[in-house]
Amino acid sequence: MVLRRDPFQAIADPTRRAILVLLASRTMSAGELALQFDIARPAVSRHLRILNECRLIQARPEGRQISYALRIEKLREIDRWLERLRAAWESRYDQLDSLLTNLNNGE
Amino acid sequence: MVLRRDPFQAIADPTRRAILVLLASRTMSAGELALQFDIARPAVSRHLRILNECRLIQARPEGRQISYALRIEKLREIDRWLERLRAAWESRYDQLDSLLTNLNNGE
DNA sequence: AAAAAGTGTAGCCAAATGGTTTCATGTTTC
DNA sequence: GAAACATGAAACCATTTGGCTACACTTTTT
Repeated sequence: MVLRRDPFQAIADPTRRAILVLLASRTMSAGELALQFDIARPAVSRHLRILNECRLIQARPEGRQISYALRIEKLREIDRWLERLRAAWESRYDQLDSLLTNLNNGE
Repeated sequence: MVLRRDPFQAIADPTRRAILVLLASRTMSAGELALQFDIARPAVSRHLRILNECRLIQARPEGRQISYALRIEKLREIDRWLERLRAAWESRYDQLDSLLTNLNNGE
């Protein structure tokens, strides 16, 4: 096992997923985000660091605050993996068999 | 933190993702899968248990072997989350602003 | 310039994770 | 029925994770 820092790892944590959902609607500061959770602020701060390292969010200093914004690009990586999986799945012999059967049945 | 057992958690591990990709092309037995990795067989076995608990794969005993097959349904859960995120993202004011700007520019 | 506000960092800790080796169990094969 | 196979379970261990409480740093306010 080795320290992983990829989008799959990033979205494995429920708090981080919630942060991403919040940031999807609008940019928010670290403190503003922290208010939404029961955990202490430094814990949120570290989630933000992880998300930042994975380039799922972007930090922008604004005076003494730091504003965080969602970056959707890296989510494409997850999309691509899912698509690859589905592509392989759909080209399976047995799947093909049932597809042909369905075609014969007029579906 | 609490013990999580959901598809997000399941696909966070690279070995488990690789197992899913392998099973996407065809069903395989536990031993056959284990041959594809450097880790010991019981480690693969536990990955299979986790994937099974998350209903991402299905086990079917075949004599003294156990055949594992991919189950894509649960992956929809991930899809849906990604879609929700994108939906929120696309309805943002600032995104809307830039869309309108682009429309004015004839894009 | 001092106080307050907003954040991140450091050090600590309990729990979860992902390996390993050894063992138990059910199935074929001889 | 004994031996070989295929597999999961148990017990153990090191590392990672994710929380907490100080604390340090920078910017704004007074």
